[in-house]
Amino acid sequence: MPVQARERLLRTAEDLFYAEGVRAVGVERILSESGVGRASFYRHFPGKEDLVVAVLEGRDVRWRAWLAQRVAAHGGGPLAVFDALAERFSAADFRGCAFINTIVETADPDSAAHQVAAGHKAAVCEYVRGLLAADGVAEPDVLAGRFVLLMDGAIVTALRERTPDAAYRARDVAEALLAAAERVG
Amino acid sequence: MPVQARERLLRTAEDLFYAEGVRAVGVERILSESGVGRASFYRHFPGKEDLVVAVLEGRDVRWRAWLAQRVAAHGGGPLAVFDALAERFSAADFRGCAFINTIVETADPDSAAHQVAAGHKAAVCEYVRGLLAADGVAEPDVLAGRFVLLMDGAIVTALRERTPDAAYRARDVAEALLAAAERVG
DNA sequence: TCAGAACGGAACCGATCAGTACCGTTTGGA
DNA sequence: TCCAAACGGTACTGATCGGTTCCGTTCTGA
Repeated sequence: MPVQARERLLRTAEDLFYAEGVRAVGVERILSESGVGRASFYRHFPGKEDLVVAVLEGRDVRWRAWLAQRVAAHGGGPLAVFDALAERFSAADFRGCAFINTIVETADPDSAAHQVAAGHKAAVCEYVRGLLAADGVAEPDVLAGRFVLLMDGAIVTALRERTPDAAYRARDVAEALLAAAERVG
Repeated sequence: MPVQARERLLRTAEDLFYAEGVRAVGVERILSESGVGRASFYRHFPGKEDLVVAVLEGRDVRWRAWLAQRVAAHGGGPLAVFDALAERFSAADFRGCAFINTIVETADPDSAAHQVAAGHKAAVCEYVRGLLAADGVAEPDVLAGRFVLLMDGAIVTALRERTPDAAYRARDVAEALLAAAERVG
């Protein structure tokens, strides 16, 4: 059984949106590169906006699963998130964070795409908080907020400099924060 | 004498590009909101792309002048850059960093707009390095890179959270870095 | 005063945008 | 075997995209 049309649309759209931006990629491009017919597209999605949301929702789940896996591979400590980021930054197709990009590109903060992006960041922050709590940090919420700020800063910097160096720069700062943090017990 | 057409184009385009994104704003919008005729626009700029570059170049100069002024108003120390950011984040029309936004929106890293954005960040980094050197930090280059990463992280976070809190979060981290930094003499 | 630059407005270009409607074919389950 | 759902392809809509051309007016400096 060949891959269903809906799945092909989601995969093609995700690649194109991430590489060139949501606004820069027209429905026509997605159809021709996925081989899906125009009518089939509108049978699966009411419109382009709904495709964007579906793509982001799928990416949110997969990205966080990937992060958890890579963090485990790097020892499971809180600082491992920056090792995971360094891996991402080295990828040839790295184009920043799809959710930050969506927030930047979609000016309207009430749009559905914006909500998904905000939800993704909240989930990542919660995940980092768990890593810090497991590490015995006394105030994991405060430090998690600073870690996520460092992560976003590293992502934006890496996009600009086109080198994974920013991940290690952020990691050094995070390491200092972690060393200075108070512990429970 | 009324404001010249070129100046009106630049001001209108800067406002619209920043508020809604370069790609989201068509030439038509800029013309109608600025009151400039279509022909006049193409007399001043070869095309939309050139207008984008001119807008960014002007913003680069003005933004850095504004930063230096606000840093001075906040005591002139390296940490004052985060107080300046907090001011920006509180503005009703805050929509992140126009240069980060341009890099995100313009996928092509070889585009002129990308180059201007990269140049802006390099200039800001050099400015921060000067502040750190004046403060007696032993390795101002290293710390400047971390400060700029924190600034970009704060900007992106503030755009997402829609509150100036990220500026103070970044400031706290920077303060810890500054306190731990070695000094000359 | 007068020539020429600068200007605003409008008509027009081909290309592309998101979205709709209808076509004939392929496919999977009863 | 047969029916219906899912499908790919094509033609079309009105709107908008960036850009060109011409025309008549306004403004300015010599």
